[in-house]
Amino acid sequence: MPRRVTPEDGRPRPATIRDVAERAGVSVATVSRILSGTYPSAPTTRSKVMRAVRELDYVANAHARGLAGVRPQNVAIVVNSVISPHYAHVAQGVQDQAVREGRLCIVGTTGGDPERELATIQLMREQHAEAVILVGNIVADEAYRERMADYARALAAAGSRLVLCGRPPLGPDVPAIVVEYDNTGGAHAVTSHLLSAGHKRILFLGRRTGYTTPESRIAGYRAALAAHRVPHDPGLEVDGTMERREGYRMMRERLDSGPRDFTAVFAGNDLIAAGAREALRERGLRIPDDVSMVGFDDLPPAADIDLTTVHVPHEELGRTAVRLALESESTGSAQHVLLGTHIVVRDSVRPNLEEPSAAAV
Amino acid sequence: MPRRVTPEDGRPRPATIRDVAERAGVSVATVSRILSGTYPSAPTTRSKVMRAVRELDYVANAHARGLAGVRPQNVAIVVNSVISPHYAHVAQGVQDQAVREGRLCIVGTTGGDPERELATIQLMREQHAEAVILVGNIVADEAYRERMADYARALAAAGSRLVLCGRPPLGPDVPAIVVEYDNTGGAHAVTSHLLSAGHKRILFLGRRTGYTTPESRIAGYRAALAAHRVPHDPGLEVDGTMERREGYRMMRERLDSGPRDFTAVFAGNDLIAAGAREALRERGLRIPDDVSMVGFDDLPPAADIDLTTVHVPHEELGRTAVRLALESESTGSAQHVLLGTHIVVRDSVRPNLEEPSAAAV
DNA sequence: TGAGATGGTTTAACCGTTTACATGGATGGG
DNA sequence: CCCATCCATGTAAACGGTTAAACCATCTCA
Repeated sequence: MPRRVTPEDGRPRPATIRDVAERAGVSVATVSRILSGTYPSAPTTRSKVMRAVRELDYVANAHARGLAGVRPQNVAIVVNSVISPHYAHVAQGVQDQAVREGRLCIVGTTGGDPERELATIQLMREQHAEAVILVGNIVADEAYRERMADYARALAAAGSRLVLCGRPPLGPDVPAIVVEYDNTGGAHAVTSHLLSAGHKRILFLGRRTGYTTPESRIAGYRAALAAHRVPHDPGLEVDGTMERREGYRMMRERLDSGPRDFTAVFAGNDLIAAGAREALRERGLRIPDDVSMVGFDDLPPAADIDLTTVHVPHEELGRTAVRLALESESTGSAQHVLLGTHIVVRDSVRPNLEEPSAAAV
Repeated sequence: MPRRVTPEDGRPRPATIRDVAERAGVSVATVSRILSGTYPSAPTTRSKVMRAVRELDYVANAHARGLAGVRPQNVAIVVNSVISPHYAHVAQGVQDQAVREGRLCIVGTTGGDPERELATIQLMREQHAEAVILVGNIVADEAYRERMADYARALAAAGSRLVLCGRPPLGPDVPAIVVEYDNTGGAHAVTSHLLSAGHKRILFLGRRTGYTTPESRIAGYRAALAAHRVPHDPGLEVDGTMERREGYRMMRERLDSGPRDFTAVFAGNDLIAAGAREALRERGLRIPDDVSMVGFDDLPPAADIDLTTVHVPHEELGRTAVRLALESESTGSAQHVLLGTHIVVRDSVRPNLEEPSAAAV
């Protein structure tokens, strides 16, 4: 009696390891061993098995394998959205490294909704991914932090690594790997760049509170002002989300609301810069002749609009996240890495001529 | 005797359905049924079980579930790269629809390498995804087509749908859903737009052969020329890949090689347009004053450089792919959909003044 | 020549779910 | 009051692999 009956509807059924064993005239254990390749076997058996595999076009069932105790070879990445260039580049880095290490990549998007993020993490837990990589800034809300810490522990219990990529640690007691990049340092450097060119009234465009990434950037901006002994005018900090159209809106409203009271702009990211630039041009203001501008991220729009900006190692971020996660499977140690950022000078800043560049102090 | 012993290393082990059953004082079958929700159960049992689930923070093991015959709820998408805007937008559409239908999304990248694409498909087969969505144009090579057809049949045998997204069908005998968009029509329309403005010497920049997408676009370009009775000069078709820096290179070499012999440019996509624009500006040539230009795709760079282009329903493509795949699981019918494209007019085309716009014929 | 080592193969237990089938207690009708 | 019915639950057999342990030739060496 055949062990398995073909379903009566006659629909073809993918070949199993049993089919292969039968055709090769060996036991399933032998097939399994030969395919895993980590076990000695007679060359003639080996070739019989490989032939059967080819003839049946057999591929192993990932679920059966996962169930049998082999940790599935895949990493999960959770991002806000795939089309946002920053996330896309990090995702590409994750992909790269995952492929290089023979891993498959599961992607979840959250649309920026913390609730959906938590739900997505549960899904990843079900999958028993080796690592779950969370990318991007978050609302720094305490209740959220609490729940995330719980999930971190749940993932750790299941043997998965949690990686926080481009976001701050959850706390000393939470098992997570952290891969950050230097927002504050980059913002400091690029603001200094403007200050050195004699600009004193620098408009900041971006999220002012609630999200960790722009908060760090604005902190660097303020620190640079302080370091150069330039008075900090909160009225120069304009609040808006990190999108292109918001950059347009913020600049437009600013220009509509009165005479221009700034000579330079620090856009929270390159998208905002592109939007703000459009608004400026509608008023006949050119970069860098009339207004100087810098951005942050060094993503595609930056090169197009010749923008001096801060380079963020997006793909490196993703690669490092995967690398550390897989490494720590053996070493078991949690880690914290801070990747550097650096300024990229293009043609969007000119010395400030509107006011005499009075030396600081 | 407890059925399962804790591993001696004492490492915590994720809770299983058995743990839940034990704590709730019922059998695993009851837990399974209550969690699936598709079965009647006494309210008191139900609440006992739900409590145990919460207390143990239980999530089901996707592998066990998949093995037990429940088709895993996930779709796979295979793209060249995640950072290319076109792919990113399609991927976003796939994500959207996948989430909406309660599915998880697996992503594979190929870097444009057919070998890696085929390998990736094997991986997806192992996962038993409901659908495997292949995005993007391909080398229209016969051997490749043959192997892909084999894989299509293998996927069908495993009950997975294969969806070709933005690429041509493999043949009538191959079980696959096809979701295309109208490259030729869009190219025809946008070329006509230039012709109507009196341009007769229109430079085409892009891949001339081997890849299906640019081939369709160039076909539309030629068809439009023919329709307007404008002689077709093969010398106006410049060959290069579909990247930004290639657009720059092609235009630069063209300008270096002799006097300008065109009044308008049809860039194979918006990235090429952005690159070509940069090369033009380095020569002091402005769009649209000195040269008219149109692109294809309507992706981010297009808005930045005010480019008239062809809108491609990228996200719609992804969403449709998922929708059809999941639909056809019930209906079982393969399908072929062609989504429309339309021209988006911005400010990159001016009437041609260099030659008198002699009416055709 | 026989005991022990060795290397290749098989046997069988197990992974965590789902689900067909068995079971038993409550319910209702005759 | 008994039996048929029905509903909620339990029992146990898959699902398709992996792997420890048993097994069995064959080879080696005393």
